[in-house]
Amino acid sequence: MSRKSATAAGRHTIRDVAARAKVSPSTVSRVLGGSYPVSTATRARVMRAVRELDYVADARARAIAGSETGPVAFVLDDITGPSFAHVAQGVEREAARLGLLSLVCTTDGDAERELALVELMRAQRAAAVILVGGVADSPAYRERMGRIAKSLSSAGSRLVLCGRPPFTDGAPATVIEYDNEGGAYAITSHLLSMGHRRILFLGGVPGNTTAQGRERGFRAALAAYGIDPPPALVVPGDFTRESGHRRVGEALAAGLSFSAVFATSDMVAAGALTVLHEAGVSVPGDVSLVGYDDIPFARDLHPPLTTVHVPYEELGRTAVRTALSRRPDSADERIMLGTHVVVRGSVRQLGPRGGVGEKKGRGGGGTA
Amino acid sequence: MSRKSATAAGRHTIRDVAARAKVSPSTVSRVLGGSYPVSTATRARVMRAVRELDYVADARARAIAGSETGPVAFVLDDITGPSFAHVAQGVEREAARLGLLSLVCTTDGDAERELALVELMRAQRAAAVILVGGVADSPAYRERMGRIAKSLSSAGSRLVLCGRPPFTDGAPATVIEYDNEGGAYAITSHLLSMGHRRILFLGGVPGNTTAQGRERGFRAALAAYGIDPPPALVVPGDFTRESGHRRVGEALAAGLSFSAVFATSDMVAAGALTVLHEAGVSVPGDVSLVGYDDIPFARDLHPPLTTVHVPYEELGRTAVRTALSRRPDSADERIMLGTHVVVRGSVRQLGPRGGVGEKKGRGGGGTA
DNA sequence: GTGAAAGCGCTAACAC
DNA sequence: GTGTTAGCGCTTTCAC
Repeated sequence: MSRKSATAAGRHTIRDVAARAKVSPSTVSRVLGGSYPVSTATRARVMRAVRELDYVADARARAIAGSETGPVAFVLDDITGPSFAHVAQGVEREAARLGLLSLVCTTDGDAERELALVELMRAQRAAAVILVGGVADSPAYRERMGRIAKSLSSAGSRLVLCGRPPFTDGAPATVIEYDNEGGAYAITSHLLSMGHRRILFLGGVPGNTTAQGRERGFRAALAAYGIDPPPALVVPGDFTRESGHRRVGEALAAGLSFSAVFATSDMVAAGALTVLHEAGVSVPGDVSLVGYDDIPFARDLHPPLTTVHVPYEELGRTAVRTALSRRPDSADERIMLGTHVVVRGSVRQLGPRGGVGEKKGRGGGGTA
Repeated sequence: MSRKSATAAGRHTIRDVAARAKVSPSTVSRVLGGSYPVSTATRARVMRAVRELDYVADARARAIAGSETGPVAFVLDDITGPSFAHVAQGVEREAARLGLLSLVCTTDGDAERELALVELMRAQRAAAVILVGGVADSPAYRERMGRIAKSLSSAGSRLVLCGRPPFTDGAPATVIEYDNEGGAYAITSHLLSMGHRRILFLGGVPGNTTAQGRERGFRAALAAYGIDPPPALVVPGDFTRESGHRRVGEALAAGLSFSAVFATSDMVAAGALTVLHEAGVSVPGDVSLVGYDDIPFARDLHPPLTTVHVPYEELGRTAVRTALSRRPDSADERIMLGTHVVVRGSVRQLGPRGGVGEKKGRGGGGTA
């Protein structure tokens, strides 16, 4: 009974096991560590002691003494958003495959908190810190995050920007993006090709990089048709269903005229669709609607939602895989995942020639 | 230059900081630890060194040396399920509020993996291990998990069963449930009171405790009306939208007759609704539909889904709060959160008097 | 093969 | 106030 022999609570140490098996702590360590020659008899004795004591080695002590790699840290706005949840899934799956644990933290969109969390993750010696989703992208913020990226990098870790543009000052980061602008361009073009000209654009938080990308794509597509969207038809908001509901309600109340709605997320589209239904506006009969994200639910809306597919889970998987593979810290990776529009039933052909696609479609106009 | 002075990579230790500030490591520790008298001058020197070296103390070493508490571990089937995501949110929020990190692991419904993960969390010295969602509840599984619960408990940690029944053999666990049976009973009664008698029940994975609870409630409500559901109308499945889509499709193809569908999750209801639409069956005109969970999306279905509200986020918050508050390990807590039906537009009154108001009806009540 | 000793990076107890 | 000395629970030389 040298130190506290811990017979009481189940908090045994490797020494307790050693004593019980009548070997030295090192031997216990070797047995547990696997890969090391230990005589069968000793191994058996040790294992028995481990079982009897219900011993599990402290992973933190282990990590400190040996050089085990830390967990993967995952920082996002809100784990409740369907698309983010899929990224989380990708991250967790891939991390688990690599034998790593996943730490998850949410910021509620607070940039300050995000910075603090990333520092916290650095203290945890995370193998990689993955930031998901757009941000309010102020220069000051970038500068600070850039510095943290450097610290992380020089400590052998890695900052991963997921669905967010790279640093401009060359701070080290792995960035996995998806084509927000391209997707928005494509689906806007789809709307345009179906004859829609007055499109109500339900944007995201101003300043948010994701929102900006989608708006850029929208504007570019319109510009290609020589259209300059009326300011009244481009309204900011956030990515929630409530936001879609409210803003379309307001547009309707204001008597705005439009034949289509481009919601910058499927959640927003869902809210928009509901308020349209409530107002007795037929979709796509009177107004066409498109979303962005292609969450599983999109196909259960009525009509099924035409939207832009984003490979969220792959985004997550790629993030951890890329961050952890390349030890040669050489060129900073920058990967762009593709997006594509998936046509379902929420857009109809506008104009004299009617009928298109699986759903109906006849002439008709916008909404008051 | 005693040991590796680590001037190279950013991996500085407390000794590097101490050297640079010309103080002892303990002093650095005291400065960083806060609450301890240190002269202003020294503190300033130390902080400067910390800043210059971009030093962040290793949280693991810290935890080992002092006695900091471990993270909260959160183990669930699939983080992608909308309801689980809300539990996750509750857990993360509450953990953050308490200054704890959240570790998240998914099992994909694999009981074996779940057991392994819980052991892993024990190695991490998690402050609490939260298990979410129903399980295939075999006696062997229970026995094993019960043993783990004991180990956890005697190591000062805590197993939390969230939305899952307590151990029967008295293994220590905090259990936070919600009333699956009561909710199912209530919404079935609602259907019954609206005149529905032939109800297609879309169950969950057989053996899953959540699925069982909901089915019990369903049967109990029918029994109260003297009805014994025809076996053909009670079909198992899982909690995905695909499952709902497929099973209702099959029921339709088989020519089964029913006036209402009880989907045991909103996701299932969504799939069911879509296939009903596809088949030209009007909801609630021809067939009424109810779900379970009240995910945000439920109100964006068309018609808006009548369903059972479950306080998922509160479930998560309560789980960590309860597990971490009571140190007096005395009576094992068992909390039951209430559920209630929220009537929207997917159920109509059956019988001579037709009519389909958006909001009509009232809830049926009672608990098994 | 196995044990003793020397760390890992940190905090805490004990001096002065 | 601050440095010194012991640990925390583990792994890893380095001997034998």
